[in-house]
Amino acid sequence: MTAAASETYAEIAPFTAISKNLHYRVPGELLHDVQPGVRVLVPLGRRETVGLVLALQGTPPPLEGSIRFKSVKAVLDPRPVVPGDVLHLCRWISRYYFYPLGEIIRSTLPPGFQLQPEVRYRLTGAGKAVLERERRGRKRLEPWFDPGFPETGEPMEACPRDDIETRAFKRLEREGWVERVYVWPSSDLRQKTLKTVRLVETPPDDRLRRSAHLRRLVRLLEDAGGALALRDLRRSLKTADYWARRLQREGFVCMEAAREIRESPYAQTLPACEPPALTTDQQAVVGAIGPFIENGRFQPFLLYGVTGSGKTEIYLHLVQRTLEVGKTALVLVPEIALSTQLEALFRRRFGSRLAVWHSGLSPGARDDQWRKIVDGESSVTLGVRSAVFSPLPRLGLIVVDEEHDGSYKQEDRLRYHARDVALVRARFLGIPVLLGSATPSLQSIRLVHRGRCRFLSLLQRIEDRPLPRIEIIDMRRERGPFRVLSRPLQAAVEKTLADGNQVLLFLNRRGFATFYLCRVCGTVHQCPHCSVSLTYHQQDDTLRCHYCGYEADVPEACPRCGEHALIPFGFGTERVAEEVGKLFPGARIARIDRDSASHPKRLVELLNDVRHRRADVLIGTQMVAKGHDFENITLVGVISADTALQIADFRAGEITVQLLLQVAGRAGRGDQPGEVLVQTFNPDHYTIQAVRNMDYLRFCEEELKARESLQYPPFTRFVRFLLSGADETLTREAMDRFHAVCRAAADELKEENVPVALLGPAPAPIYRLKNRYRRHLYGKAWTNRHLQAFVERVLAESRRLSILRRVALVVDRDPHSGL
DNA sequence: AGCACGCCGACT
DNA sequence: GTCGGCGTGCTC
Repeated sequence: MTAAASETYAEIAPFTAISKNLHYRVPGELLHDVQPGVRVLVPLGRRETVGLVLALQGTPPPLEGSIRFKSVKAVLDPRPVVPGDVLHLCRWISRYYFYPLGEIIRSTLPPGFQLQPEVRYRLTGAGKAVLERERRGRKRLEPWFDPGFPETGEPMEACPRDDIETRAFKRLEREGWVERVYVWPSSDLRQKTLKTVRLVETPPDDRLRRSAHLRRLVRLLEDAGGALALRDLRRSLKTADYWARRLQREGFVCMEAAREIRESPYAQTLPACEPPALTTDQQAVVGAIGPFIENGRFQPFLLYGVTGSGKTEIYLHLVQRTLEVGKTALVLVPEIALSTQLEALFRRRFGSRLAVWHSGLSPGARDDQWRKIVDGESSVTLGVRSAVFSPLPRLGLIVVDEEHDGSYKQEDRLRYHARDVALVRARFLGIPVLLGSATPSLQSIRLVHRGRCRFLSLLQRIEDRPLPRIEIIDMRRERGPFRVLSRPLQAAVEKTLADGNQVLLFLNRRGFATFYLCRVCGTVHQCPHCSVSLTYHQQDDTLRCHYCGYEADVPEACPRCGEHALIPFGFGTERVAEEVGKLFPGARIARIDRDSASHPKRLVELLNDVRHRRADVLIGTQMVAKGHDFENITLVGVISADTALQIADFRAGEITVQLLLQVAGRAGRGDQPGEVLVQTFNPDHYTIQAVRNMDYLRFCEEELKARESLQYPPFTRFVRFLLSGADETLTREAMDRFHAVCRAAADELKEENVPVALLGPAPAPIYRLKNRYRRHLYGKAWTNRHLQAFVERVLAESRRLSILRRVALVVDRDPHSGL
């Protein structure tokens, strides 16, 4: 050992928008606690921030200029909160999606672990003197510091509530009257304890005789087998707290406090039952994947299973198998609507070994579920998009259900695609990943073509139930005034109801009318903050913007010409509900869309109404189109197949067919065959024909050919740059400059045999959103590597564009929405 | 992202 | 003269 003390440095990703990792000295006393994957508190400039330790090193990187290394201030976790493989994944995501690593890591953590220190201002000795003596100074301090406040010895602190107060404090700080301190936020929702009362000894009769409440309490405990949660006791006995404490003093009961794990509040319970035997087809699928789970080898599988073919049972079997070999499993599902049913199935099979992860969980429940996973108390995670970061140790299998679903793509901040991230995570870990769908994405089908993914299929519905019969209704042939329900659809509904079956009517548009028009001057009512028309909602008689949430009363007269000639145009689910109510006065209607099911709890109630046949006609948007299993729905009516086609995107065809086939799949899932009627003004459109033929794979082959000839994804790769700013001219100018940078980068790369094409720039389809003007530009490359090189160059060059600081730039790799 | 610095116009 | 606006650069 030499005399020179060896130092340890930690590489840290701060939880802020900094794109660089920073290095800090680790003081001796923290040496044992600082390890990769734990959160630490570090000084950053004049601030303090939380960051994650990425690595430890003996030699620090050379620093430029006079920058000195600062030291880690505190360690926040006793054990790593981000497992090594997730950390590795985050690093990859940061590079691939061009997003700061620290922010990615932070967003993988549950709410209780995302906290940052709070800034407070503490009165200094000088400040106190001023407060006591000077009239002028007192005026400036008094809004926050009371001179008459009793001396408790505690330093007086205050925190600014807005920008103006922050400025005021900064001035006080310059005077030396207050100083800045950082405190840890006190909101402690991180743990919940469950108090349990346990009966030690039944009190003697003469003791019991004296109080009815006491007798009741003892009785409740005995009935519950000797112990009961205080919370439950309270529900049956208002004085439970008093008696429990009193009996505790007398030694008849004891109180136990245990950490409670908050669970998903909407889980349905199903009666226990034996797992059903697999069909031959299902066995073949399980047999193909099983060995990869056991041997731990990377392999993507695409499971093409028509709706109702029993994919879920395969997932359950494979997960079971994964657990049997001592590994854990991750199952991704699209957004909540369908997950409650799936959750119940998983809960029945895996009980407390299941952790769930979806938007219906409270922040506290999120913390608990997450902890359960890290601590290894649960071994299966069932969750939505962000569960792809689930910190499961010994992960052995990833399932992505309905892999084509658009909700796997996050459309704000970090714009990642959970299916793609799942594939990368599986590759890093060397484990199989199963993508399941009745309507796989073209991207996944291409993976199969290229030999990167194994194709498995289930072509029969379970119990040989027939696929529904599909009929296309040409709305151009409907005579007379416009009707929401065509004659054939109306007749079919009538017959279905008469037979005592249920109907699903699908329309991918909520509200009553899509816009309000003045018949005199032609004005369409627009959102004052966005360049979209307002939707009329009859439910509460308002006009609403579906993009920013703006709400207004319906005006009496046209705001432009003053005429009383406003009429609603277009129709949404509310209007369909009204029409059905008029046509079938006796029918019980359940409307399910984001308005009627504003809360997850309400959604579950509505779904249960349908499931338990308390409703005859279900009218809904996307929410009901996917995944649900309603046994008694025999008729599905698509009110307008044309809405999805209007998407201005090369994927419109793919999305339309997927959506329509998914909806069609809701019909005939019980023992009666199903029928599907599709209303459209474009009956000859190739997507509608594909739906009529119910031949999804053939549609894909044709669509892939078209994509190839047009050089669209999945044959090429896109990146979308979206610029937005409050000032229209400034935003346009920023885009001009940015475009120039892109052009230069593309020209340079062309010289290096890296071809990149630019599309645009153009105003974004929603030109104004939440008061910001938006323009976008697409870059196209033929390989991922080329796209990476292009975007890296563009971003490096555009850092020098000062105008970009005054607008917001979003980089959306593999964009799915062009809005 | 914050936060500081530094440079300008407009007020007590 | 300062206050506050915004432009610019940096954070180990």
